[in-house]
Amino acid sequence: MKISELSRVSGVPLPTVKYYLREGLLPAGRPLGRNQADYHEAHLRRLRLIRALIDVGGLSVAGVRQVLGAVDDDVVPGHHLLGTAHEAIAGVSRADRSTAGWLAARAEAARVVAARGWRVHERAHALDQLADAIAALRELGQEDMLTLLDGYAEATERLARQEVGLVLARGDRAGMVEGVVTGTVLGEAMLTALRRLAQEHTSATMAP
Amino acid sequence: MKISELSRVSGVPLPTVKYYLREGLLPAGRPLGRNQADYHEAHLRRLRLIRALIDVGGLSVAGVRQVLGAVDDDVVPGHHLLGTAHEAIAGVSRADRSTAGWLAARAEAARVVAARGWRVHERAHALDQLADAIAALRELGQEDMLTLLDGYAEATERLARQEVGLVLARGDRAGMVEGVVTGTVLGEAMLTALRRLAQEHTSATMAP
DNA sequence: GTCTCTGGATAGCATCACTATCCACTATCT
DNA sequence: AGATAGTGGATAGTGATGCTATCCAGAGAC
Repeated sequence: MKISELSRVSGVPLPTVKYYLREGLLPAGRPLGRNQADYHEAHLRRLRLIRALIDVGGLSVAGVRQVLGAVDDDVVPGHHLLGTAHEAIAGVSRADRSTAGWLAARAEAARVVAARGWRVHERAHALDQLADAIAALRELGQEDMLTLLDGYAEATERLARQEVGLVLARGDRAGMVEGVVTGTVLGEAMLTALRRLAQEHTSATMAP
Repeated sequence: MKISELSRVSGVPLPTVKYYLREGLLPAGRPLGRNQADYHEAHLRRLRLIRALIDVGGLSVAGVRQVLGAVDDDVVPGHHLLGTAHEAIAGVSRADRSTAGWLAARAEAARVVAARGWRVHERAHALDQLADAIAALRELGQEDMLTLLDGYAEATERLARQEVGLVLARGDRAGMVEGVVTGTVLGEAMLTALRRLAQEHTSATMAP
């Protein structure tokens, strides 16, 4: 498959394909001469994954590179890959994480997690993100929203069991690795979309 | 309160405060002279809301303007505000929504929602986002992930009841309006952070 | 033998969220 | 009263990001 065909079949503009090659998201094709290379199914598949992560998951190019680097690294163990996906998906926080309020929120986040008996890495990025939200709610005087935390934790725990079970059910490592990445990123997209739809329905039926 | 004090108390750099004023996110203070104006508590509160939406919720400045416009518009009814918040939070999709695959995914999204008995606006933005994710999973050959949809739908429905109930419990309209916005945006941040933590915990305990 | 296409390199562009500078003027401090 | 700092308003500049466009010498296809 020539590069132009790869572009045509995938629907990704040719200059963009070249850009992804330059950025190291897409591995080079097998060279056939000084100015010709051959791409095949794997490249198409990878290209589609890249687009899904960017378009649907909202990852940055740098984030995609990070995730794919872990995917391609056979040494990275499965659970580590999950952390990498989480970090890549997170992007850069713009919140101020040095105030007293934030530190208190961060401690509260750790408490919520500990109360559930969850064993997570002490420096998990997601703990900081949770603290960001808690701190913001407190600053805005909306502490009553924090009563929702328990429900969120319970729901996500149940979902996580299904998600992890599904991925582990795939026998092969390659399938599991791709499952972790797509499950993390696209699963999140599905979950938030459904949450919005559920809110719309519920507020329409419950509102006076 | 002078503008410099507003900046100092909120921790937002003064040029940025001026920028938000220019962009119409923050209403002008009460003018005291040709080059002096007075800001008070409401401005500080609004400024904190802006930062929470941008920093924690990841909204763009245009999205914030949209949300705040609806917040300030007394005519906008409550449930309409929810839609506005959802649209603002969504940003621009970069996915191609004209392919046959996407249209099929879109129909599937509508089916999932209908099967639950949810009554949502036929053109809800979230339906498109859900379709984006479904289409991407199919393209990547990860259709088994779609079996998670039911669990997501059930969980979000239960959560939505709690969320909407909480906001409706606030008597006053002003409180409800701010509750919708913060609940939508910051609630999503909390939910996704907890999902990641739950995944980390579960994968650590379930993995071989 | 012409015409298209290739890989590789470099440069350009549009958007976004600030950030910096300048200005004439006015509080405020001493 | 005079020095200093701060103000609203305007305009311009910045750095990051994700592409797009153009050019090139060389190869392949008809």
